[in-house]
Amino acid sequence: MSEELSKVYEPKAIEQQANEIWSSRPYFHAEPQDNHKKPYTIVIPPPNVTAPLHLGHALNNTLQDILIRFRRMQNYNTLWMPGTDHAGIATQTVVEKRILSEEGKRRTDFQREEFVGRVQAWKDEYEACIISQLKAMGCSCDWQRTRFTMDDVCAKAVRATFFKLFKDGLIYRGKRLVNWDPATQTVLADDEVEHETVQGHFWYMKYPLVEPIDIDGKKTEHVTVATTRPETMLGDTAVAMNPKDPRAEYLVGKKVRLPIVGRIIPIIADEHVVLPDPNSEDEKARFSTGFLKVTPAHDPDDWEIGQRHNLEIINVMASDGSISDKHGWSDAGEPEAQALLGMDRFEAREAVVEWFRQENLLEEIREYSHEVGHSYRSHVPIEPYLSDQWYIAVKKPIDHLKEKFGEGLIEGTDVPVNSLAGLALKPLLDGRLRFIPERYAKTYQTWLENLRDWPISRQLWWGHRIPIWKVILDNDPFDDSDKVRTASPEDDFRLQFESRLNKVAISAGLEKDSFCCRTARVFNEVYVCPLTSIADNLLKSFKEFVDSLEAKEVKPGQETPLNQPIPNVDYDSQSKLAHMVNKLEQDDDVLDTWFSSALWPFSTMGWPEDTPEVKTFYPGDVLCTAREIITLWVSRMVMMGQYCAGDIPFTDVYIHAMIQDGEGRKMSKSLGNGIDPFVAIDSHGADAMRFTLSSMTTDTQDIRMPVAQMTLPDGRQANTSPKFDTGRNFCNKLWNASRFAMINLEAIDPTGFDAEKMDITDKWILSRLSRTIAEVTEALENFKFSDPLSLLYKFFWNDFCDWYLEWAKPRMQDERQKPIAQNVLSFVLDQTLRLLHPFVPFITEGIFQKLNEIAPARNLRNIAQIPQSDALVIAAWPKPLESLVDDKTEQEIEIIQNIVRAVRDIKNKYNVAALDAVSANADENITQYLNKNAELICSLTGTKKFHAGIDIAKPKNAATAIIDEIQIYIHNVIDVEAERKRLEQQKQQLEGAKKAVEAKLTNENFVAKAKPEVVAQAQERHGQLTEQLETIIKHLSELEQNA
RNA sequence: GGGCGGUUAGCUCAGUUGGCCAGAGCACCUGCUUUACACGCAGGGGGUCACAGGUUCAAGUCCUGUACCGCCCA
Repeated sequence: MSEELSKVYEPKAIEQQANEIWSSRPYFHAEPQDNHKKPYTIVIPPPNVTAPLHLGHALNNTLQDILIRFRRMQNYNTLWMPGTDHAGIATQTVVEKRILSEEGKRRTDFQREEFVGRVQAWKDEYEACIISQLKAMGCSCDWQRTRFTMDDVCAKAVRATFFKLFKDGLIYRGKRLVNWDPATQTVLADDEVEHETVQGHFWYMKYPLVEPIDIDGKKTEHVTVATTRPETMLGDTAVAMNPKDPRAEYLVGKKVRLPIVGRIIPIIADEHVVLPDPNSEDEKARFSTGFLKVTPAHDPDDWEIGQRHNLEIINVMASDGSISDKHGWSDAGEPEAQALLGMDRFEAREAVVEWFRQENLLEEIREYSHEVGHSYRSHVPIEPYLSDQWYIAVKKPIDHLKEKFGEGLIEGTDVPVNSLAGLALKPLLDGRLRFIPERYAKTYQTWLENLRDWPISRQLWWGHRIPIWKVILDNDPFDDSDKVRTASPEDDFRLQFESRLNKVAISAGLEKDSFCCRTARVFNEVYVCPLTSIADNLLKSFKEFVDSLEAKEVKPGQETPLNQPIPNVDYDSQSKLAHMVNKLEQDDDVLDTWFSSALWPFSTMGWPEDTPEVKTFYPGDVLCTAREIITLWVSRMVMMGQYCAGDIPFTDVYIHAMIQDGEGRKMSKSLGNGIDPFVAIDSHGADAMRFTLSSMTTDTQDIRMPVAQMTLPDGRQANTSPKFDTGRNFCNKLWNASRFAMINLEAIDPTGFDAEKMDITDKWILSRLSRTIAEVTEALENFKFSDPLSLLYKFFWNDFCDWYLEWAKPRMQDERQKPIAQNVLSFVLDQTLRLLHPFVPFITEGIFQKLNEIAPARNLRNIAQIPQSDALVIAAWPKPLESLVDDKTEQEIEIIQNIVRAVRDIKNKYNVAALDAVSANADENITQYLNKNAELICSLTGTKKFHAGIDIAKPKNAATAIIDEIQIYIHNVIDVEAERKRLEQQKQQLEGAKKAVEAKLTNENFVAKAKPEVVAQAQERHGQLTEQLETIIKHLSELEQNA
């Protein structure tokens, strides 16, 4: 058996073997009805199908897997829900780019379905790649539950949620300035905008007054506005100035003639305008002229001013950011204005500036660096753009949630408890939702307190299509006999249509209230939201019906054969309904990706159905993610979890670090400094990668990972990190120590163990093990990753390998001691493998399997029993063995280790291979156990004889080492010069230390004010140092005499 | 502009409620084919804890400020 084990740890073989074991039985699968176990749930933050996983994902998923494996071994009913995210804008963009570069086609060259099919193909490819990456890194997800944010199960949750929000009146359509990305031509949410500092200019442009005026006797013919965006002047509808400005009394109410356009616009007074002050600390005041051009359609601040003063809103751009008179600009008649049409906004900027220069209206240009919003996706500057979008009202109280969540504002905020924002904020304030590290709670809280309504529509094709149909009604329903007039004409139209539509739906076999309707801007426009995709299909058939009526100009009541009537619905009701309708159109847009992501913690479990999965595994336990996701995603999951499923989706949010390269830069494709997890696995092994990643996970916010190109086993050159060496070296050590152990475990007999016959090293290693078990368990329970690993590293490498195994070697040759050592060895190895398994699952599983063959039972009779297991993945987590913690033994071993180190040091310095004898002078107690364990010192120092006594004199020609109160004499190695040098060095060291302690003790304040135990400690230390110094001086003087 | 974090050995990082002469891994130096491991063993050198003040008997640790780096938000 053991001879089959190779001399070097070979990750590929081990990984394959472990994967075979794990896939042979449903170890990773969780069933809802497992009543004996407490559930433990993590839902994966679904990776985007845009691209393969990078090292940040490797970290993220390694940490989740550690938690999951730890809890699984602790016998929780453990569910790790896997899946991927469709990532609307990101994925659509990469696919569009690829199609353009490979086929020269644009999205608009395709039918919608056709294009979505192309993205679907991309998704299939990358989803498969991502899943295989996760598997390669050892993620123990419940693979048979793998979901995708756009699959049927998730789509159902999206629809149900949308319907619910719509019905609660939380979804509305609004005209607003949005963050518009002219490159991808879609709106972005505030948190999808990246602010970057840009070196730009302030242009000072003169606007002529319609009638020149005198200010303090000075003739004034124009006002000068300063702007960073000259091209927007085309849409100016006012010039504003601060009412406190001394010039205001002369100018406010006057008019200017807008250059290029010729529009006459007023000068208005608004507090928002910054007063000019060349000496101000405020940069804006230094750059201000006191006159602000107001462009409500192209600047958020100007929009506000426009609202306050009821200004005209003139949009001068098309959706691609080019200057256009087709989107709200009606007075572009002047030739100068005409010349600008069709120009890109940046081109137009130059042209406008040039025009002002030519006309002598350009007063000045100044350098100015400022923050400009950029699209997180296309990286072009955001255009504040007037557009119609769907919004979710996040601070609107939700009536029917009063009972469950309460009402009123959360203290110190304008957030109602029973609003969506409130539902997310309250659990944090109540302490039910916890961030680790704690500081991130602040990010979450501040964001929610300042939250604005959430724009959820995206002008894309890849995503969940917004389940809204717009209906234009044109026949008065009260022509019919069954009319009941209600409060307002808006309600009349809508209610009539809604009730008829729902009646038709019921006859078509759909559930009650399958449609919810809301009046749009005008009374005869109604938005219809279908509850299910079946309801959606009904509208589709209905639309064809309506269109066919339209085409044939059929009059009401006229009997006409219909093309596509709704099945099972009588013609009359359909016809009546159809004749209310002038036009029926489905909304073209799709939902923001975060909408479906927000539902992920329960959509994956089958919500809105009350499935056993939802009952058992919701709410989950932990969300593990990066800090950039806190606002984008975490907050929305909590919001929607509360709103839809009635509870927070998890109680702990663990925020891990971001991985940077060696220079502290983000890893990115464009810099070429990223690391593919597959490459890391090929270069060092999955366990090595996991080891290094988790060992670097402390609660800092960044991890620096030096990147280096390396040649892989198959000859490829690729980026990996030398940091993974640490993990690989550890695995190799683990492999070889286990190999050695197993060579010595042949023919192990569990009944041969007798606790009474354990030697000091057995007791010591068991004591150390017991402490390690307790500490590692506690650390993992508190979301520490580096700490438990370094505890295990020390225990395994520094205690077990360096000392216990070395001491065990001779014992394995001794038939009386062998059975004891064997059983302790197999026990400790077993427990170590279990503790290490969450971090390095492959290698530990591989070794565990071998250990099961060689030493199936690994109990310490009368001391500790271990439940056996076929596979480590489900083996029981070690329990601390308090009774085995043994302080005295640990202290004794520490002294023995110090003696061994001292002797080795001298051997090394004198360059001698073997020693005849070593003796030690110490007190009675120490002498006793040193003599008893002389063999421990001899075997590790290559010494023939060791003896300790209370009165041992230093032999001639012996080197000396001093360890606390013990003097060690290494016989027959003396080199007077070297010895003197060594002792002098040590003397200096001791004197320095003594001086430091003396300084303290002679300080009255220290003695008077420091804690008594600290003073006592210092005094004791002083005594020791004095004694040791005396000894050294004695030995030094002896040396002098001998010389 | 607001907030958060970082700055400790050549590199990557630990350092609990302030308390012995500040630790680890890698790299470096010396020695080693010691019957598991050179991806190893034994030993060693290396730090003005960013800077300036302050609190304290005592500061890497607490407070204030400064500089630089990074992130989040507006």
